[in-house]
Amino acid sequence: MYVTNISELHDPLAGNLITLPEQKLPTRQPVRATRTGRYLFHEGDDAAYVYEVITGVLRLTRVMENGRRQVIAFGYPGDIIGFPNEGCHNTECDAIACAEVIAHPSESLKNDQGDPELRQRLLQAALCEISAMQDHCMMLGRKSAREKIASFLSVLSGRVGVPIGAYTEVKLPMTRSDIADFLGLTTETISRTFSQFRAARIIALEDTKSVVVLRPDMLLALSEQK
Amino acid sequence: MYVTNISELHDPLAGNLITLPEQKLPTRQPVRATRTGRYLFHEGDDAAYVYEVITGVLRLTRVMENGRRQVIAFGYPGDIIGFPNEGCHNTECDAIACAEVIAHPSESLKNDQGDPELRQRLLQAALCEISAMQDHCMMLGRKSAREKIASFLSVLSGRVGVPIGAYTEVKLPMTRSDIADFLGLTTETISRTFSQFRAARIIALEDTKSVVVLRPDMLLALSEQK
DNA sequence: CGCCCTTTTGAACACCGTCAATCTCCGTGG
DNA sequence: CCACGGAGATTGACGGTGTTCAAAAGGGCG
Repeated sequence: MYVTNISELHDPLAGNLITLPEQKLPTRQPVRATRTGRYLFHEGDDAAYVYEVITGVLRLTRVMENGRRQVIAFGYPGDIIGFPNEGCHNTECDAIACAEVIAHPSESLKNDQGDPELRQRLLQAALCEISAMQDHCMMLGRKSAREKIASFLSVLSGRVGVPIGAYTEVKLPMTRSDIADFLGLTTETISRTFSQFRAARIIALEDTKSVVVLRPDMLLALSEQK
Repeated sequence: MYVTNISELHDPLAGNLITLPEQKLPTRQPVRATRTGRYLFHEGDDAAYVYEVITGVLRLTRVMENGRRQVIAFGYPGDIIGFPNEGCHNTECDAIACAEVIAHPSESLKNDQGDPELRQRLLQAALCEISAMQDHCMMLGRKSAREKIASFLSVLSGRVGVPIGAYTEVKLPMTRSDIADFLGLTTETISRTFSQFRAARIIALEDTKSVVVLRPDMLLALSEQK
């Protein structure tokens, strides 16, 4: 019962989101795959598992009655996502890039029996999540559009950027709309600010899904201006 | 070593923030007091304890290098505050109203030895905190000033409002500036919107530290408009 | 009473959202 | 192979919401 088959839950046709069984390394193995956009869980779902991202990118979203969206976080490899509140998920989670995840039973957090090392890791991840959310609040509440976008690119570049000559390339599997909903802005503002940064030679835009950071120093400076 | 004496840590003169020893109910007893504004911990402090608020109100704050503030949360009785990340506090915490707290050793979260019931409660609180922060992000990122302020009053009224005839009185121990920093706005916007709500007979302002909710239905409607 | 801090109110501005048109990129089908 | 269609992205013009700057009013405490 350690394996959640996302496809079965939400779509029998499968795709490319792979769920790994909860096992000790190094015996983890991919199990199934669903396509981009396949959901791991919805708001209100019984929270049977928390998910450890191995590869790919997840999107954690909360939606208001009136349809407004807030992207809470993007889940990159190493992130653990889907912490329950009162036994339920309070966000939506789907894959924006072909992803492998390990489904850990939510009980692993509580149970004293069970792997204590895993419990410790999950607890650390939860505490880290609180801190990350506080950072995000700071950004949403107190940064300008330029600062938000500079921070976003700076952080992403640090986490998943790959060197390309002297520069750093950052893949953006999410749409402009995702970024906007993550930063509390609109797609137009994202687009305009990207163009500004390009004009200032801070970044280069290969195509819409890929940014090359030319001046990480300027991004950093812009992300928390005087 | 279960008692943190906040006065000793930050000011020998004491005041009215009371720290209770970590004990099983019903033997909890107040120990010390510090004045409003006394700090429980600062950003970067070693996180020896998490704090359970018994009475009073705490303020959890994060500050940027350039001085901008984000109030992460207000800690009311029942709240547990100060979850560590990598052994450190990543926020400031002080009292904005005479407060009694219980200091639980941070290890209570991790240790398998120790009160399992307490560990369970702290874990629940941490998970709840994640959810609350996600809500807050939604508000910061996707609500207008009026919606933010209506939500704020609505939630506060539900949690700590006291009936006054047919209406509900809400004490506001925090300043306009605190509310602004909590909602990602300015004091002027808070003030103006309060005045608007008063003109619309949604609230009445006794004095600056106290609001009477006349139309909770309108507050609720305003807090998440179409 | 007088000082200082907080709050309120006003006026002008700026940033960002809204609306709309155009462009690019892909996948699909004729 | 090209035409077509649709979704996402970009750009422009404009307007509104909320900030900024400034001044006055209120309140607490010596």
